[in-house]
Amino acid sequence: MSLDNVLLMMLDQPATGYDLKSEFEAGAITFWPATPSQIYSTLDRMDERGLLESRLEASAKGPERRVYARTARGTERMREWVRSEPVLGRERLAYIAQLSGIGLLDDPRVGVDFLVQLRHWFRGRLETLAGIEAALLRGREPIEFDDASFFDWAALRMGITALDARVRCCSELLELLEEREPDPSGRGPRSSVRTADA
Amino acid sequence: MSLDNVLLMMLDQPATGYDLKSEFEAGAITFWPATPSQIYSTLDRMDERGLLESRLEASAKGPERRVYARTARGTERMREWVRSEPVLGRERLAYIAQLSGIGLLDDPRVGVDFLVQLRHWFRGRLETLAGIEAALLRGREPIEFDDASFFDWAALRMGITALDARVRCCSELLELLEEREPDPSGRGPRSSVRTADA
DNA sequence: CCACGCATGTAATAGGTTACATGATTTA
DNA sequence: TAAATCATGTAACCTATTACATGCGTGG
Repeated sequence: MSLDNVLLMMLDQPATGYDLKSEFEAGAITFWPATPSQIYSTLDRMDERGLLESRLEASAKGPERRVYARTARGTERMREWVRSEPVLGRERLAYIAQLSGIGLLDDPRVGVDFLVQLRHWFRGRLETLAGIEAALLRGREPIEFDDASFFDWAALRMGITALDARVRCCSELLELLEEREPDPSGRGPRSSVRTADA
Repeated sequence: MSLDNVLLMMLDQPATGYDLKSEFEAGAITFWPATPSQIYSTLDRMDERGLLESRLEASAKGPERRVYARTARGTERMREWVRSEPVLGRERLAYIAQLSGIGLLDDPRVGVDFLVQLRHWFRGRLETLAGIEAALLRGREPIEFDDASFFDWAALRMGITALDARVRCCSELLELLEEREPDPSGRGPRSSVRTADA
């Protein structure tokens, strides 16, 4: 759907499929997942449709690299998408579905585990984003942004804020669960995981 | 992918495609989108695969209704999914992509508009979830939940918490933008939208 | 020379989106 | 009798996922 648009945005400078793939793997694009094969085939499709153009370049090491650049049509398409209404309400938050399904299981201990894992993951992602933000802010007054970086930063802020809230939500829910289930088994394997992360 | 699992969870009581569709439309399932046609075809597929079974029932009004129920295999499949590792990092947050792309446009005013629209939508969703939470809590001590409802509530909390944080993030970003761009045009159409929602 | 990282993909399958189709019953 | 709502889908197309394939160059 709009991996197209995400790639068009990322191609503000010409780049190869491998470059883009690496950006995804570095965790810089936290709002959209993509596998290498999807990236390559999407780039190919957009090339055919005239949204991108490509040329082969010799590489210092390894095989030839195909470098993609936006065409005028591609740029136009991307701008239209950015300017259009915000695309909302189509998020697939599988982990929330799983969380709400834990009540359908027999073993309530699963819930503690699950929330601990969630919180752990959110914290990791939070650190990644905080690192990116620090790099972006380095040497600038936060308010003196040129317009381009301001919205990169805004997107980061939106992610960081929500992650931070989710981490706190996990902790509050865990407190409630621990009141209800004061870990009668002493310390099982689960209990040690919990303390390790708390 | 896992609309299957979401539907299996919702089918804790037997229901028709129409019932499920209505639940989605009522906004109760905020973490997963689904259109009627996708619901019907997914139910059909799961029926063929033995995860669901169905029977036709006469309806008081309108045509016959096909009522679906989980089979033992369906229940097993759903439980496995809920107990498996939390599915994280596959969210497609198009609006964040759009937000970060605003810097690639010429007109920075778009950013104000965009954030106002985002905030408006988040607030609406927040109200919906708050209503569902109020209905769930009605007449109960928040801590005396039976296990099933506790995790329904936990999922709601997770959504509400993140939405609340996002609303505040929008407001903070808008403040920064207004410092930078003190609306030199007096009040255009955009300015009135902004005040209407602020 | 072997393993690893660079760099590029293909093929098969599953899943999601959009637009359209159909017919019954209730309410105005 | 017309419109709205109940209730069910089909067909065509596009996208995404998974698993696999290939071949170069570098360092141990």
